[in-house]
Amino acid sequence: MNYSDIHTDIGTWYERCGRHDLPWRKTDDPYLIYISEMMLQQTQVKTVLERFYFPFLDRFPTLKSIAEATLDDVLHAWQGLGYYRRARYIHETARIAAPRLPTDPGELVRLPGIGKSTAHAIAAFSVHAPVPILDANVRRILYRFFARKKATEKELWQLAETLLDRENPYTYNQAMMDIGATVCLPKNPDCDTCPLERKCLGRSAPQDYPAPKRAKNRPVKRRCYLLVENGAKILMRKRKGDLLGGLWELPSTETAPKEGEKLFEIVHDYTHFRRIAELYRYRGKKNPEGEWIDVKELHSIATSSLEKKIFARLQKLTLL
DNA sequence: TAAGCGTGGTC
DNA sequence: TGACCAAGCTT
Repeated sequence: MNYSDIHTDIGTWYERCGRHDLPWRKTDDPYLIYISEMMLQQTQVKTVLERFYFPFLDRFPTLKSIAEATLDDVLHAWQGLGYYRRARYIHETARIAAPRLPTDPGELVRLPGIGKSTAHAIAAFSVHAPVPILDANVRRILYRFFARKKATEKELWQLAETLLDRENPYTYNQAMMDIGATVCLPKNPDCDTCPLERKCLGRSAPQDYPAPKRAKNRPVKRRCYLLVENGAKILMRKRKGDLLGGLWELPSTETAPKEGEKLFEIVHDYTHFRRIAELYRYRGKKNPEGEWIDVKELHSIATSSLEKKIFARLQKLTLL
């Protein structure tokens, strides 16, 4: 199948309707594009644009500046954005690749936290490499355009290669993400304005592609968090492991402490479970493991949003 | 192949 | 409010 007519329509659409003002589209610096791509993984443009992209680059203007920083510093600039693994990968990548990020997809994909789609995005947007992107937007377009209810990763990549405009990969890839984000929406797609409409096999029933996934049940986990005081300091500890790894948190226990006064509960939703945090003011004699942090210094260490919620409530109760 | 990984926006 | 979703990657 020849898609040159579709490619022309996509190019015309992009001129008129593309999101040309996004700051990472006004540069060909691989580092600036890389940071945007990492931040945008599973994260909406609005969030990155309004809260994280510029402050992070003010703090870390070059790959070298990250390589020279501590992981704690990078996590601090990342706090609130979520999926903190990404901050660890960026730190590792900077240590490996500084002062210059490669632009070859094969080299990029070997760096930690850079998969095929991110590698292709960096290559396509910095040096206009003729490689396709397969993000959530393109994925949804492909399912509909080829009328597929299900597809494996391998099949999707093959479809992405099939449809790619090899003569204008930069415009094509940018446009596809914009079309997915503003036209080929998950619900109520605006097919009448879509440049792929003429050859879209799913045009008559876009809601059927892809087939909906069954929602998984989300368990509820209860945990007891401890406010352990010593003058103007409280006890904190640094998390290990994948979940929020590297961030500071309050000490916590599975069961309620015997020598503790319950202050309140906070409900906090993660993607895969709901956390009910019971907060106790701990008055036991034996302190849990941790480090004493001055309450005035809490803003300078990286914590998760749950800790932010707890601290805000404690301040409201003038307990902090 | 599927689960695990955060947070916030949207309807 | 709950369910789904967002410029995915690793194991």
